[in-house]
Amino acid sequence: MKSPSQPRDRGIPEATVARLPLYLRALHGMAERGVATVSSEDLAVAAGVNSAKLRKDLSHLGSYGTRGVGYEVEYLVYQISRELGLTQDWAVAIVGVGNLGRALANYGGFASRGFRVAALLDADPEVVGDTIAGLNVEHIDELEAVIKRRGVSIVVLATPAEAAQEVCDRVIAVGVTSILNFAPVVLSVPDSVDVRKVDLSIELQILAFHEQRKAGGPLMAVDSQ
Amino acid sequence: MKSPSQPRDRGIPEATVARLPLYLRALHGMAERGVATVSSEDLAVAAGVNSAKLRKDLSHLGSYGTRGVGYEVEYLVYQISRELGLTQDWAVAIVGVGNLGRALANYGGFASRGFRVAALLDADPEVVGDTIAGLNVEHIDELEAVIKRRGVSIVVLATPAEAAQEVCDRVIAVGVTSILNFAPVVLSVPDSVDVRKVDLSIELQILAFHEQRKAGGPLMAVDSQ
DNA sequence: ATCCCTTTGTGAACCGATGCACAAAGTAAC
DNA sequence: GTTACTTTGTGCATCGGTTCACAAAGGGAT
Repeated sequence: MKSPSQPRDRGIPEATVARLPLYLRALHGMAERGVATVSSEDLAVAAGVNSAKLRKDLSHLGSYGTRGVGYEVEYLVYQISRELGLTQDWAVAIVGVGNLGRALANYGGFASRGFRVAALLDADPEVVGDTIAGLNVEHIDELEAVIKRRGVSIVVLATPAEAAQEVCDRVIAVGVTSILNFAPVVLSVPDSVDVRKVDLSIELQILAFHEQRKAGGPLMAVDSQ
Repeated sequence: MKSPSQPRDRGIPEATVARLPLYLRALHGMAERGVATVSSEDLAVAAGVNSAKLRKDLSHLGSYGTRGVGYEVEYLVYQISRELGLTQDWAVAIVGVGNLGRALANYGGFASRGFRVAALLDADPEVVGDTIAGLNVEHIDELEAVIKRRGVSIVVLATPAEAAQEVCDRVIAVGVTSILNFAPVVLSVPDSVDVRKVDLSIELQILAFHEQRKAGGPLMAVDSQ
């Protein structure tokens, strides 16, 4: 006999981890609407996945459902939050305060639930000293000092492509191991560092590929009427 | 002499499609530096993948390499571009000109290689009429007319979450089948429509998960009692 | 307590993607 | 032409992830 509902398996599949935030968002919406319990079927629809996948995903965290009933919304929110590490406060630094950096600094989704923009940095003397989203923009020379002083553990790179690798090396040197990279370059980092990449241009190209195929295959190329 | 290198298999794996833009970027860099040919090994390193995977990916397009030599850079650029549909011009509309929409409108990576921002739309009368990145911001009421008139085939959603589904429905109704969604919602669309999602908050949460795991080490798991 | 109904949790088949390892195909030198 | 060397293209084993389908587990009614 096993003790039920322990987070038993520490090795949660990567694909599952990537979907947990999706479930969490759907659950938050339900909690706000006063929903107390939810079936895997309903939650799956809200999150845009199939229900068997959802159940298997949740089963990796533990056995948090009740057969014949479903999942208790508040409880599940808590369990997923804890698993994702959102019960603690993460200090994030945004490096590069161009158009994108500004947009990120002002993005509400950052501030909510566990993440706090703790620093903005840039190399351009023109913007250093400006206040954006209530934060003072600091000079990139201060990078290491700021990261240590504010306990930054996640760095968002919104610099030009040329600068990204250098900034990356510097933040790794002071112990940062989680990086979200918006610059269109392949960063080279030690295995111990996690890099996630968001690349707008790549997403567009993937869409173009499928669009072209739908349009009639590579044979019709021209004709834009 | 046979005609080698026909794009034989029309069914290119999704995972391969997602990496082609990466190869393309690396190849462009090499072309600019005057490199004429490249081995799978070198290109793989530049793109951050392993060389067997790269060769298998390229083999889906056709047999464009020369054994003992490698791949001709210019030729491969052309073949990948063509396969991705970048030899034609794609008109993109950005809906929602908040911080993010502005950043996207000004993002150079859009304009380059095949993509052209053809329209900016917003619901806020305050920004309608403004000029951003050389484009006039039009009112969302004009959405359908603008899409048809300018031949827009890819729509970028940078609206608030609440507005995304409605805009999505409207653009689909006028025939758009490729959508890049930045709003933090699960869009519901017919199967015939491609939606790609970019979600900053999800990326951060995935990083937090791994960061938490690293921080506590494999032992921190509170252990089962 | 028993029966019926609902929904979870998961074994097992399946499917696509990865990576090894090597034969095939080319170049270069003599 | 022959030999030595390089690098591609791919067969095959493997792996992680998805989906199906169902037994097990709970609730509620009688």
